[in-house]
Amino acid sequence: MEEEQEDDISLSENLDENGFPFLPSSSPQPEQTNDKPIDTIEESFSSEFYRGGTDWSGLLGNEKKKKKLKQANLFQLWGFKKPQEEESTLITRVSSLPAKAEEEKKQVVASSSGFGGRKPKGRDNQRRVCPFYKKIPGTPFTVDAFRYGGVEGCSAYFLSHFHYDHYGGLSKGWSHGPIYCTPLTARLVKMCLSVNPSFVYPMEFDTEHAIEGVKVTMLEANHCPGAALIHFRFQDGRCFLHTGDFRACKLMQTHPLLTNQRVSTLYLDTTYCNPKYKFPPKEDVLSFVVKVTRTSLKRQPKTLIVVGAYSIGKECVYLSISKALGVKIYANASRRRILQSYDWPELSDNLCSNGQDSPLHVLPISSLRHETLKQYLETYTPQYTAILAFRPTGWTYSETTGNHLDLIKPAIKGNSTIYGVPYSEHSSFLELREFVQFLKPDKIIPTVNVGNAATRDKMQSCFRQWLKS
DNA sequence: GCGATCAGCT
DNA sequence: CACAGCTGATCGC
Repeated sequence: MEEEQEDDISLSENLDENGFPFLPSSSPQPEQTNDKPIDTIEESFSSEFYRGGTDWSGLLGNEKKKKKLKQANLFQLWGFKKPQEEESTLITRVSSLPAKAEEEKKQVVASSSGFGGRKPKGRDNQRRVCPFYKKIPGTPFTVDAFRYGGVEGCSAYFLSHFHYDHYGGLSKGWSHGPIYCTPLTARLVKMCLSVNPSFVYPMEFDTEHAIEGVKVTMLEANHCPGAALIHFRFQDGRCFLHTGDFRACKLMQTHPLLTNQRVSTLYLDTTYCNPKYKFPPKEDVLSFVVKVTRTSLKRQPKTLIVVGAYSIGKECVYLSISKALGVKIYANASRRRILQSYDWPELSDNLCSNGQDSPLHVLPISSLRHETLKQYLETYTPQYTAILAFRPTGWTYSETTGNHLDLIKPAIKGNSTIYGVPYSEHSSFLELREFVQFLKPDKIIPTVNVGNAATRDKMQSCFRQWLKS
């Protein structure tokens, strides 16, 4: 019933005001000494959290035209373009986004009686409070916090990317405040969730926007299309970075906003913050997938190739096969609609709407089971007689395989073959470490796997280790 | 009947 | 495990 309650903060000895152990930082940065603690947003900063269950979020945006330039940068990050000249064109166009859609009442205190309707048996109402790690202290900002109704004191809701566990709670009826996100995410939010466009504020990558007196910039997160790291620069010069979900890479270490000024507090995607998570660079996995595909087709030319994917993300897996084999990509109508909204010509120009027209299909990852695949294959008899499927996920790790892709053993059942491949859109443990050691933040707030006290402790120990010197 | 949410399941 | 959902049931309107 209330097992999480007892997990409640024991503000014992060496925990900071957020319930986390102190970091050994040369300059123990005073948490509350911001320009001006705007409101009550931080008062219950940690106390709310440990009731808060796991990580949720959401956000979106809206816009009219998309810039080719920024997208090109994105594709480059994804391994389809040489890291040319690092795009130092940081357009510091401090445009002040109007804080419209604001006559909304901030009444809903998101608690006992508010939204969420339902009177479930249990502690559900209690659970629907925005956890502290989604709030940016000293500001009226939250990140990926939509499933709590209106968050008290929040007048700007940021959405890091368009994945359900981050935008959850966003829907047609959203009216709790303006939503800031990248243009691509904005399109998806409006298109897929029917959020009222007047609440959606797209922010181009690498463009500084002044919001409520804070300078905010979206940086490419190397996660899914439209995903952003969110960089906040306060009037006193201090900087926070919220990674949303991201896969750290070298290119990030060259971004002007991260090299020229120090990030004091880092909100970190700690999905794979454990040394057991090792996986190769994306490019290696893409090569492997192409190689396996070629080999299979040579052996059995009538093989249907399937790549599993969620709504957004992993596009490069099937795009790689498409390019290597010179075949189109079949996806159903709803997926095509989403893929076509990316403004990614290489992808949208290679889609097809008839399964017979290509041996390369994209399916929901949930359908990657022998049973289901065989049924699917039968609908293409006699055109195809075998099926080869790839399930791209970071969880496909193994102590033995690690970085050795050739050790991956597929699951085979009759004419159905399924490869789990370690194509991750989150940082590996080592990538996380390198990123943190590059940034050297004073303080790190994990945003994933925080529901368990032991895991939290282990992560903080990790950070201490990484940053000691 | 429809949209939103939730427990349970991957 | 928990990635990022999906499914089916339930609730409010």
